[in-house]
Formats: sequence, structure tokens, C-alpha cells
Amino acid sequence: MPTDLRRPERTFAIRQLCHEFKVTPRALRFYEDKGLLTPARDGMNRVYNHRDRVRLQLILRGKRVGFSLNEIREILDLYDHNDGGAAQMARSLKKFRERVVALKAQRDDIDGAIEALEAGCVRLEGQLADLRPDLLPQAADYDATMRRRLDAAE
Amino acid sequence: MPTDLRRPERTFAIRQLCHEFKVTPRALRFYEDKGLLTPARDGMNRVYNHRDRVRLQLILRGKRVGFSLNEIREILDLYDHNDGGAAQMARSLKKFRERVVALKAQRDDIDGAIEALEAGCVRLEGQLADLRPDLLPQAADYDATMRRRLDAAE
DNA sequence: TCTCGCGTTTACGTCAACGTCAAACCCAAC
DNA sequence: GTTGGGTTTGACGTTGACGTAAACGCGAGA
Repeated sequence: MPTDLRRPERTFAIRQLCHEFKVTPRALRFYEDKGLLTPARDGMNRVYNHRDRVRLQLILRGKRVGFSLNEIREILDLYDHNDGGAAQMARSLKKFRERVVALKAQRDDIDGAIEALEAGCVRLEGQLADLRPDLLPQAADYDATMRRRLDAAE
Repeated sequence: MPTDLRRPERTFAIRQLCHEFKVTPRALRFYEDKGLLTPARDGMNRVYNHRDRVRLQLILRGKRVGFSLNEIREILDLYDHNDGGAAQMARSLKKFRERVVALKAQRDDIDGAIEALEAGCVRLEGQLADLRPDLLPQAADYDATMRRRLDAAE
């Protein structure tokens, strides 16, 4: 009666998680050092379970939206402890709301930056259209430029 | 025939620029070190002209939209050689577009995080309403909590 | 048996963007 | 004349998120 690899009982070696999430082993050990991950051990080797995998997902998501590792750890801890006490839940709720406020502000900042940059793009496009219209497509199609560059790679 | 202070010939001391743009002298010297600014000298003291002021504006604007100082230096250099080459403008345009793409991705991440956190809030609110409805207002009114905290500050 | 290849720990290095002294200088005021 | 304020250079400190190198363990395979 072997363990189904797709069930939550499944475990992962460090390499597997690294490959799946495009991170280095060093990063995972670093997260462990900082208390964000606590994989089990098989002898010396780390063994990550389903919960660890989920936490890693959350860590990377948190990083993408600008949280520091410390902040991410706080949030993860809140998630963990929240069966314990109602007071903890209230504090979690407060923290969550604060995050939401901060994130919305951050999003507005980014929207502003996008606007500014797109205005700059329009200006540059106008000038380029006058000066050297032939250069416009080069700047325009980023993907095509990348593909050309990759094709040319020796 | 004295120089009109409002004309582009006007120069600035380090303090003036610092005050105007809310940066420290250390920052301006740092930007100079990194080749982003090249103020003249009066004896030992830095003298910033109109061009330096404009560049500083661009530096800070670039920082706000998420460029690193290195990237900003590149862009500024492009601007300088700008009369010469339209090709440089095309590259700037490409950089701008890349940044817009990155910013939009970041914004989408943030939107996802907001959704997740708000879902968490709803969940917590539901559980709290069952368990300890009295704790809800405490967590709910973030501003009021802040005000109370500020009032209590000794 | 010997060598791969992956794993481990410990410890030091790096990079960005400044902050934080320290020591020295200049100029004006009291 | 010395006190004070602003400036300079130089060097080291800081923070976050890892990278890198050294030195070793361990099981699999030629």
C-alpha cells in the first residue's frame, strides 16, 4: 500500500522545490534560518512536506508584493496560531487590514508610475516618429527583439 | 547687469537642493560618486546649476518608478547623447516599456494579494463574530485604534 | 575502490543606497 | 580669538536577501 505521490502526504527533496519554484537551495536554507520554513530531516537531509510547500508559495508571493521576510514570517505565524485564541484572531485581522491598506497605497503608487512612464513613452514615440520612424518597431516589439537576440545567440 | 536669479544661469548650494527635494547632502554626494551628478566647484564647495537640478529631478522621479540608480544613470546618459542619436531614444523607449510591463505584473501580484488578504479578513471576521463579537470593533477600526494609541502616548 | 553528484554546515562576501561618524576646513559673528 | 555653522573628504556601518567557497558525508554506479 504505497503512498500516493499526489496526496498531501507527499514529501519533497530540496532540489524538487528549488526546481519547481525557481529558487536556489541557499534561499530555502536561508528561509529556514529565518524561521519561515521548518522541514523535517531524514538523517541530515531536509524533507519538505505539503505544508512547507504551501508556505514557500506564500513566501514567494509575499516577496513579489513587497513584503520583507520578517513581515512574511509574522503573517505566516498568525495563520498558524489562529486556532488558539480569539484575541490572536483579532490581532491577525487587524494586521491583515493594515496590509490591505498598505497594499492599496502601493498599488496606487504603481499606477501613478505606470501613467508617468506611459506618458514618457508617448513622448519618445512622437519624437522618434519624426526623427527615425524606422527605429520604432525595434523599440516596440520587445518579444520580437528578444527572439532575434536569442536566435543570434551563438 | 546682474544675473537674474530666475534664469537658467542660476546656481544652487547643496543645502538649497536638499531642502527643495527633501534629500540629504549625503545622497547628493552619493549620486555624484555614482556619476549621476557632476556639479561645479567654488573652491571646495559644490555648485549646482540648472542642468544639475533637472537631473536631480529626473533621478528622484526615476527612483519613484522603481529604477535603480544604475538604470537611471544609463537613461540620463542616453538623454545627454540624445541630440546625437535617435537610436539612444529608441533604447530609452524600450527600457520604459519594459518597466511598464514589470510594474503591471507587480500590480497584478498586489491585486492578488489584496484579494487573498480580504478573503482572510472575511474568514476571520466570521469566526470572530461567532466566538467573541466584542473583539470585532477593536480589530475593525484601525484609525480609531491608532488615535487611541497616539492619545495614550506619553 | 574510486569518483560522481547531491546533500550538509559554517563562515565570509556582496550589492544597493545611503547613514553615521570623524577630522579638517572656511567664513562670519560676537 | 574663539565660537558656531556649514562644508569637505574618507572610511566604516547598516539592512536585506541571499551568493560563494571550503570542507565534509553518503549512497550509486563503473
